[in-house]
Amino acid sequence: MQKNYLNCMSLDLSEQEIFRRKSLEELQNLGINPYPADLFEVNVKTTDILTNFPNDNSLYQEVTIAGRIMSRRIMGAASFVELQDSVGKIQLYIKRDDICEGEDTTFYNTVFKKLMDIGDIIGVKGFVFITQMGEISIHVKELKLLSKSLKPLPIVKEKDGILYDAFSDPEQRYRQRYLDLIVNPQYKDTFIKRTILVNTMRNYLNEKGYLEVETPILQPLYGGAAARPFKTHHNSLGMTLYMRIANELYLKRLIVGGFDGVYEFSKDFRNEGMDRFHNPEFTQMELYVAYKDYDWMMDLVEEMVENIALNLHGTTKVQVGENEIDFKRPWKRFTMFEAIQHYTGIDISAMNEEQLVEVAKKVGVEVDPSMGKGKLIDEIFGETCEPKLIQPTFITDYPVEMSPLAKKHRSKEGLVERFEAVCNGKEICNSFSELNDPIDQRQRFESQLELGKRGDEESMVLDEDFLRALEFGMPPTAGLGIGIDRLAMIMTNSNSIQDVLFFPQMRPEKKVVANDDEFIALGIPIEWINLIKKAGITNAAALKDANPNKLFNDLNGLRKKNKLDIPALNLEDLKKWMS
RNA sequence: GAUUAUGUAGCUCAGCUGGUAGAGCACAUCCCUUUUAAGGAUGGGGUCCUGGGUUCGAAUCCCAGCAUGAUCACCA
Repeated sequence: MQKNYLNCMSLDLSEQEIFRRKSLEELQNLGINPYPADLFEVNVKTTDILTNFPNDNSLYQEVTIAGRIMSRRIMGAASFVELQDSVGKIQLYIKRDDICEGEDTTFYNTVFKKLMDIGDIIGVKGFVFITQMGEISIHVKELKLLSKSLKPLPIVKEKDGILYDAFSDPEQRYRQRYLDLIVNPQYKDTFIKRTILVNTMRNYLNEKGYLEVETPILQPLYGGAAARPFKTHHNSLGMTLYMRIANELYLKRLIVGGFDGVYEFSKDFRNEGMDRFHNPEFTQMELYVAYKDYDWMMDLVEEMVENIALNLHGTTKVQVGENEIDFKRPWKRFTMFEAIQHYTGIDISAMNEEQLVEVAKKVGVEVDPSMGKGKLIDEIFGETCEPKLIQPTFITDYPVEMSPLAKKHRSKEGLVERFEAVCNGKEICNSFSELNDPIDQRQRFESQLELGKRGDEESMVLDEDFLRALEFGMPPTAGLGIGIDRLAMIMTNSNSIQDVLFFPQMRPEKKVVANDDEFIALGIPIEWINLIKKAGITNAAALKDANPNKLFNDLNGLRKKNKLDIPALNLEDLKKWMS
């Protein structure tokens, strides 16, 4: 059945879109299905041809390849088309008499030249050769339309590595990532690298015999990190659920249950600000290994991340912005107090809360009463040290107050066995010797509750079931959380987290105010509703207030301007709608 | 959340001190008929983000809003 692609919705379409819909209809009239169902078997990729053909010109004499038309140069009876597939681009040479049967030139002159466009997806058969200009090309013998494109692509041109008219508006790139990937295929590499990164990590952990597991994203109590959660509601249980901010407490329950090593790549959700380092949902890999401690875990992190760098770049050195970062083992190790002393000259290791407030003010940290001793130390560190740590560095031995899930240091009073790896001025992972003393854990939760009462919105809540699990006994365990997005940013030299997420969170696009129902209720035919909206009237009340004579002129004017095949409006009908 | 910049054709961008809206690419028609960011000629295409205000007159000036970026705050 013939579909009407050119209905009154075309009022919202640009001229180019209308042309393409007309082409679509004409294709159908010529018996060509613009969206065929049958498979199109491809036997080669563009890059294979470009790599291998120069070495052996006898190759690729019968290729079948498919992709998207990215540009066209039509020279009468011969044309050149740039075809883009998943891995690259190649030029097609299309000659009228090769793709047409006998004297009938319709397929070339009409179908190819007039009815196909940049953006259409086609499949071709032919042989590879080199043009007079020296470009490896496919001489096309058969051409088939596989999918008609109805929207014009942004045209990005490139010569000698310089992009002309690059499609670069971040808003459009992130909102319409598909479009970004089509016209800026260089960004595909970032996402491919991200996947290699994850695969490398997964393989590494699997080879060590750790078990990849899944734990709940919807949690009745959120825990395992200091952050504000997203809140949701379960209807049939009639209860509040939170989206997880971390999966730590669940994975440790599994260690209690007797697994030696468990890990999870987990999407976590934190209801906090957004900027180039933070997206509301992000990915962490958390790993827990029984009978290990944080020293052991540092070695693992070094080895794993060095592996990733080697796998992605073939070297441990990675260029990130202006810095060359070297992930070669061993990394520098500082205790937190050493780092602060190193960068400020101040030894805060023995200070009380009042003294710490003084130091915090001195180095430019804003202090508020909800801050405990641990928070103060962390803020001082964040202000004075973190941005200066460019090469991968382990910071160890954190104050107990800010690490309620970490085991007390085996020899240093007031500290816990915890480390973070900092790289390019940002934390990339966090790890401790996990606290497995249930009595101590209960006290830590209770002091978190105290912080909550002081106004710290990120303080942790007490999880009775987790405590019950610890009371059954958890082996000494080393735990790790590593930020996949942050690591991907570093490994792909991306300046923003949005560049390593296919679909970063965005505010909703402004939607067109449409009150079709109101108009329909007034008995107005759909084709006129679109014109009324076009005339700037968006609801029934506005229609009532409009001047009937002016609107009458406007509407029939729009009908004429858009060459609509509907009967002219008469004033009586319009007045009926408006009454 | 604060400060600031930006928002004009499908895309990339001009548009001065307020006076009928511009270019390149893309698109259409014709000519050419092995080109390469690009052949030539002609032409069509705009809610100048939205809503107010000032003004005889606003893309332009003012206010508010929306979206996006940057910086800061928040984010162990």
